[in-house]
Amino acid sequence: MHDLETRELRYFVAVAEELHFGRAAVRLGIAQPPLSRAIRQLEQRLGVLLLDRDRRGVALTDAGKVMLREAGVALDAVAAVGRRTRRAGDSKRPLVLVTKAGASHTLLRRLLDAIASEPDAAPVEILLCEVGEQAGLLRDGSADVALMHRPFDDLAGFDTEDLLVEGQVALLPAEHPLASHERLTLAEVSDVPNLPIARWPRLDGSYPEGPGPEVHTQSQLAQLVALGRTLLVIPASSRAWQWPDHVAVPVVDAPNVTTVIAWPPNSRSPAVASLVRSAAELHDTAPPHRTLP
Amino acid sequence: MHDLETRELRYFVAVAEELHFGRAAVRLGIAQPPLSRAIRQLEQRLGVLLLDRDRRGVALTDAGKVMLREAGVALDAVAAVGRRTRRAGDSKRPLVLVTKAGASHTLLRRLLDAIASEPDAAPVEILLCEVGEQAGLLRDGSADVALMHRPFDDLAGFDTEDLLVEGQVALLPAEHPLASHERLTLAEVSDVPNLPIARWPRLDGSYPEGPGPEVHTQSQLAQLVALGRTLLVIPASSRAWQWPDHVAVPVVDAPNVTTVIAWPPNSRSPAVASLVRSAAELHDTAPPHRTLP
DNA sequence: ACCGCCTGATACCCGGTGAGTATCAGAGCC
DNA sequence: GGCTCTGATACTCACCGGGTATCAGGCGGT
Repeated sequence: MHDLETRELRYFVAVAEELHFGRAAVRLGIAQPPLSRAIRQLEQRLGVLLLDRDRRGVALTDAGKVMLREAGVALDAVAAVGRRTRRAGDSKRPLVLVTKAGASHTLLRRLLDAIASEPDAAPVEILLCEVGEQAGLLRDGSADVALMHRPFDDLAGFDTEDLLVEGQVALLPAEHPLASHERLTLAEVSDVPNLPIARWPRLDGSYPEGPGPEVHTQSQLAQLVALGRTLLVIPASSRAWQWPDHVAVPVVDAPNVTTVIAWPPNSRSPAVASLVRSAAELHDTAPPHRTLP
Repeated sequence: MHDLETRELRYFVAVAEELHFGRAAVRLGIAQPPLSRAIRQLEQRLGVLLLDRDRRGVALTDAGKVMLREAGVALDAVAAVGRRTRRAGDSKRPLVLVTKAGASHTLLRRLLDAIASEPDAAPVEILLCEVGEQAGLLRDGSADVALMHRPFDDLAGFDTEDLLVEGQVALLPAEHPLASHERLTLAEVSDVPNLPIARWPRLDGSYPEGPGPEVHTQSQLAQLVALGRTLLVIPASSRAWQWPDHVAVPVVDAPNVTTVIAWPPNSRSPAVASLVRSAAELHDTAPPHRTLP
């Protein structure tokens, strides 16, 4: 009874995500029959039913759901082996720091300045991603460290160090009545007629119910706010990307947001450690945060 | 350029650990030539030199060291897929809780009692292991939750909840002069003639330098103390396993030890969550800890 | 220096198994 | 009842992972 192979995991994940053998086979670049056979073999090897084939579509069993989740992290881990080994191979490799496009702009700039002023620091490459993508990129070895935001991002499974605590602001279209307020509360913001809060995808990719538009990139959001179609509550430092016709108003009772630097455990290379140290020192010497300009 | 397969990872790990193709092949149950070929293919696929073969033995390159570490966690993750899926398959599966044999005995007993008194709690199976084995068992899916001890155990990559903070005691042979003291300090304990502190293996399996005997199981230790060959400083609650001819004396300036319950992130099943909740409530209602009986 | 001896690398053959093509078998749906 | 879409089955093929036999270089003992 030998171990699972990554091929089997990839096959299962494809079927579990597509819920359709044919499409999964296309996506994998193989024919459908071998795929059916592979899944069946997998099932009987594990002695567990993974899929309910009830004619007209496929559904995941409970065990299948568990396997889908576990297989995802396992495949990330395997991919990370390749990426990190390759990166360890070429010397003078840059560290890859991933962060949400538009977030923590000033902090990032100060961090890069700090690194640049250190003579022996490894070069750092910036990788910008969209909301919620950091964890995956960190897990599968595409990045070495990430800037993430508590309580928004999924920090499970990473080591972190706090860098910055800040309040949140409401971003409004300039011509909106609320834009003239000095400060706002969550209650005032959460139920504005004709200005619903935009909905972000959850960790699993689905969207919560609600009246607001579905978005998954910062630029979509910026555009929607400028058009007067939505408002949003974001960390104060994200105002860096606000448009001319945006107005930011502090939301006094919104929970604080902590910017953290995160890295995969068990992979604290000297270069990563030194970067984290630089970032932590940045925190110690940080100027007090101002929620108003 | 397809992904790595777990077979390749296992092969590499075997060679990297044995530092010898022949022995690695035996351990894998295959012949040596295919193994050589597989490693060579792996190297040229990654475009990275993993091993220095300099006639008479094999040495890991820097990239090889990275790969060995990463491959370990990846293989654990893959093994976890199988174990957890299988476990999810059979209903009424027990949760597996792993803890160091002999540690946190009373806490564990109270936890089990608390669980037993809850009508709808899943059955819990206890798995006892030796020092430092918990993390691996948790990572590879052999266990669902673990009792671990900060700052001794490697908690990287797990979610944890604190359960108990306690001081440490020195465990001495009954006939030793120090055994009559009411309390001790680290300075008194660390340099006792003819009674060196035993040495535990580090996370990588090697032993620190020093005069004390090398041990890796609790029973070895207990025996050595009873024989008057070593002393050790341990969490007060571990006194549960002390022998008749052991004497425990509080070490007033030793760092506190925190017993935590740990579980893999991303795998917070309802059963695990409920167990963690029970444990946390235990913490809230815990009687104040006494370092002396 | 010779000869074992131990290392890993090479050459070559074989068999299992993963993948392809063709086909079947239910279930919905006009 | 035919059409279509689903996934399962039957069969062949060839790739590649594994085995045996052998080579090649470095070290050590006498």
